[in-house]
Amino acid sequence: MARAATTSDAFNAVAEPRRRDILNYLASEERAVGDIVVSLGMEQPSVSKHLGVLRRVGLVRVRRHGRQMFYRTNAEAIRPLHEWTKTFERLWQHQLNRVKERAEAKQKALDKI
Amino acid sequence: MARAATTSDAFNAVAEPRRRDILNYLASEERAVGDIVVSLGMEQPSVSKHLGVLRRVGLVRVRRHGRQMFYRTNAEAIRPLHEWTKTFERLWQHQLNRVKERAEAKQKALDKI
DNA sequence: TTGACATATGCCGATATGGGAATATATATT
DNA sequence: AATATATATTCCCATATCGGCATATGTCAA
Repeated sequence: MARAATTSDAFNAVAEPRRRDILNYLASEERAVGDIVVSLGMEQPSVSKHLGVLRRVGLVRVRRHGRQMFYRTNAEAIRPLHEWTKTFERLWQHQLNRVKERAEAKQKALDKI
Repeated sequence: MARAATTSDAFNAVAEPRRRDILNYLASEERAVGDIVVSLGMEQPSVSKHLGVLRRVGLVRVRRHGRQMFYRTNAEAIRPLHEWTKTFERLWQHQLNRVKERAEAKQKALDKI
């Protein structure tokens, strides 16, 4: 078996840097495909394909207006990622504290000299 | 060009579900490879390979003790993921509010009948 | 209807993948 | 030294990937 399909879930879809670029770009307001092409300097077919992946996993929503397709990021779909990373928040705070404590202890030891 | 290597960054490494399982398992305390194999019901070579990927992107730390290798997750490396997803937090809260508002307006309209 | 525009899709090639099985490496034990 | 244990590495295969290019689809305008 090969790697899981990018269409399988948000984690895979977001692993691609250009797709994160697109999600960032579409965060503030909806944009037409052509805008993305110009603003991010990508090939049009490439943008369409990335949008297809993002749409299939629900990370973007589309609206048609005439010939144009307006995409916007569906932040709700990013939430599970946020929740997962959040479960480690306690840990890195703990680890940072330990680093800080060691640094302070070292400084204290130096002060004694 | 193919997909970016899983060894390239945390986003790619974390796209694999079994690797997230491993990170979860190693979050609370360090564990030997054999423990992971038993607890997660995976093949030993598979676990070693996944750990290799995680180690290369800094998501886990290793310590050798005799024949055993003790791994623990390095939460600090998950932090960039957390920060990126966090930039969308404002948005999904906003979107949820809109959904809530629409629901309330609908209810209000129904109450009038 | 014909043509222009906006976007999506199909096909290709090079490459990375993850699992399985076998094997290699490193350390401990006798 | 020989063996056992714990982990890492290698090789193979089927598959999914992304980019580039060409082309198809859908919509508007004259």
